[in-house]
Amino acid sequence: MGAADDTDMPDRRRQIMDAALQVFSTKGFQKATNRDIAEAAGGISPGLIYHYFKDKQDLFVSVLRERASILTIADHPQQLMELPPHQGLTLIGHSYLKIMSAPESVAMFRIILAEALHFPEVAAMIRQHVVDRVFGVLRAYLQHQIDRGFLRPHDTGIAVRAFLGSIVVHIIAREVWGQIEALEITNDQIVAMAVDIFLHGLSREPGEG
Amino acid sequence: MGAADDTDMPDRRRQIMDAALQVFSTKGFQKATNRDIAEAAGGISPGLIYHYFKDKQDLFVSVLRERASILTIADHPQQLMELPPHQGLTLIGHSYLKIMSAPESVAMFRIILAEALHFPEVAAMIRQHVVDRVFGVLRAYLQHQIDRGFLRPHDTGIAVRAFLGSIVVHIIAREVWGQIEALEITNDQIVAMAVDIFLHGLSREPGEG
Amino acid sequence: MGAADDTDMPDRRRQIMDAALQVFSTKGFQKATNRDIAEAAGGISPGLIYHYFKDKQDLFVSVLRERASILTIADHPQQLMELPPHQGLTLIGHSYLKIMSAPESVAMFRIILAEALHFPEVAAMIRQHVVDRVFGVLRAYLQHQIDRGFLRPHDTGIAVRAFLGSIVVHIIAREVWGQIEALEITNDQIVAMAVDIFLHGLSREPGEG
Amino acid sequence: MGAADDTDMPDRRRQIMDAALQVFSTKGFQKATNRDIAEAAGGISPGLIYHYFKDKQDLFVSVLRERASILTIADHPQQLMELPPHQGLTLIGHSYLKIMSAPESVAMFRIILAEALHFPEVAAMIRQHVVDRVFGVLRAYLQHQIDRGFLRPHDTGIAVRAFLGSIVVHIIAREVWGQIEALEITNDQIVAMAVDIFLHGLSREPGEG
DNA sequence: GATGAATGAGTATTCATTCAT
DNA sequence: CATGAATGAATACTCATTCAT
Repeated sequence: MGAADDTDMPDRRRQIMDAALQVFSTKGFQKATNRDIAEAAGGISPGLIYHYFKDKQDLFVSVLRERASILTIADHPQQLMELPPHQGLTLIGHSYLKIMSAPESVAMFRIILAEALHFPEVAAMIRQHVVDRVFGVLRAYLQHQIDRGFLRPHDTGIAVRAFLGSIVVHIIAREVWGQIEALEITNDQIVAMAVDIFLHGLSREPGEG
Repeated sequence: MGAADDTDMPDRRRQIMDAALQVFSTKGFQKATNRDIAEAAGGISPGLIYHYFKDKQDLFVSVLRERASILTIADHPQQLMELPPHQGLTLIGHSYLKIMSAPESVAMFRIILAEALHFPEVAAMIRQHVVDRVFGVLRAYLQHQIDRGFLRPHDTGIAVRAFLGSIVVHIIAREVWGQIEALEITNDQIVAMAVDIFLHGLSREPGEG
Repeated sequence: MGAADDTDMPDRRRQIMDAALQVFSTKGFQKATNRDIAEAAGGISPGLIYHYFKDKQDLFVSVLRERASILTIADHPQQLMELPPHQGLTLIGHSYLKIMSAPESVAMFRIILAEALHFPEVAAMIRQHVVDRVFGVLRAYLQHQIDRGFLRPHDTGIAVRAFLGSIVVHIIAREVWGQIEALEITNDQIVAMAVDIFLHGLSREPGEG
Repeated sequence: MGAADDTDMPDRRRQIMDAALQVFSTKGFQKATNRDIAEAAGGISPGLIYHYFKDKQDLFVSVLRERASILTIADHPQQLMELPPHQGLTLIGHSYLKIMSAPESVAMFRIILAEALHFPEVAAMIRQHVVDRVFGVLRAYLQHQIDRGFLRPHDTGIAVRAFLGSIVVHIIAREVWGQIEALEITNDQIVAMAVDIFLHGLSREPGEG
């Protein structure tokens, strides 16, 4: 039962997908060569890729299909719905940023950001399996809080985007612009501020405008 | 007289850049061939590109360098700073979305979204000439409103991202996911909601959470 | 008892050669892959071919070597030589066309037609074991009929080609051109006409020309 | 007007097709590499082929399409139809064999023999532009001789194949089997015998059989 | 015997780039 | 300016062949 082989031989396929995830995220789909991937996958022969995947594109899509779930909030606690807005949103925000601290998630995020525009099928899949799902959880939560009277009635669709957008924008700042300030801000600060703004706004006088 | 050439010869360069902007935005840098661009530029010969640009990459960078400014808020009215938060933010939000309704801006946005991750020099340039500039305007405005006592004191760096993020996220939804709901929401709704949330939050009771 | 394997194991070799014959005839030697053949041979693994044959080419040559005999007139009745020309030629013609009605023979014929030009060793083998043999039978027959005074003296080498050529040309028409007319002509018609022309010619007046 | 360039620069395309004709005829379509052809075409770069042809197959089909006519009897003299059978058939037979003495024709013949089975479109084209045309001329001629009473009535379709088949078979013998005897037989002998048999048959006694 | 993973050599094809005209 | 022929380097992909199991 050699434990040493557990992560190795049984899954060449997995090995290749791991390598592909990294290489695609670094160089982009077009510029990533099969040789790059093969080398990253422990120096296997490029031809071997075709034993496990039909195409370079099949490999690409397979990676996204079988790994996209890492961008989903895996464990929404049962009690989430009953948490009051401040705690609920903070939890959701933290879950999201925590996911985004895993290198694998970052790689996936970069791939999606860079390639979804040119792979409609990828965009559709990600949207369905990731975006809609995450949005759905938050939306249901917001609606529940409205029903409970904790939040004022509003268009939850737009609100969801507003809340998540104000968080995702930091990840983009970090990954795309490499903004130094962004790196200095802690996840706590980001979430705290997002929740604070989302719930109370920044206006000094509630009725002002 | 050569009048026929009047609109032709002088700005072949512009013609090529126009074509490149569209082609790059559609197919991405790697997949866009010089032939594609040459054809889009009125059927010129691919070799001609090299009279105006050193490289394919030089063309690419030139397009971004010389056209990125279309993503900047061109005319911030002098009085902006003195407008109260609701009106000021609404104005800024609308300026931004208005820019994003021009096809050329959309093309530029798509290029940045797709390529900035793999072209550090592009990322740096865009950040410097576009992102920091837009952020700067909004940040100064927020600081001014804090100073005037219209807004609570807060970290304007994070707040800027939160406000713009909650708007940009809609453009991403439209361009990347092609989300239908996103298309049905009007710019007015988006800005109104963003401003509303940003200023007042969604909490029913100010002290809740 | 292992009765299930009775028809399986013992002649895997035959099974492979059967498959190869069909695949080679359909796709040609170069385009036929070992995988094609392995699949046609009941889904065995391509590697198994190398237990029975040294090479892809060895398999190819083996098929021809061990199966080419199906193109030979198997049973020339002892009395053939004594049959008068009309009956003798009709018998030979029919034997030939009858052989060519077996799918296996057609496959072999197609392979030879397509590949013999580029495999000198195959050409030599086929010539020796098939062509020369068939020609030899007919040639001996013609010589015998000359000796008996039934046929005028002539160069039997050329005559043999003329007679068989006028028959083979129909098979080529069918297999290569897929000519519809060729399909409508019966073997009887072909042989009858070939024999008729070969013996009497088409001239109305013997002395004409 | 440099005469030296007459056959050179103006037609790279022709140069490539010449090379392709030879290489395809020698190695067959599949085994002929673009490098082979490029080298045979005066050492050009393989990539240049793609300036003139879409595909390797496009090159192949183009060669056949634009060169197949060399296999057609170019100049059937106006008086052919009125020549008596012996002279007419001798003329046609000789025309055919004469064509087949040109190396280019031989190359074309080899290609067709080897590849037509696997390129239906090629088969159809050759059949239409070459086979049907040659057959047509001979068929019309035979019919005319029947009408004039020089030949007895018969199925001209089968007869045409019989006559040409008895000639073509010699070319096959030479090209495919490399039969030495075939090389020793002169065109005169072949045609003379074919015509003789075709008109008078080999039977000693006209009524025998 | 039989498999399937693995490789290496090869091949068609693309494309940025150059340059004579 | 402008073209189009020409190239060379790269790349995805195929496939015969090997070999440990």
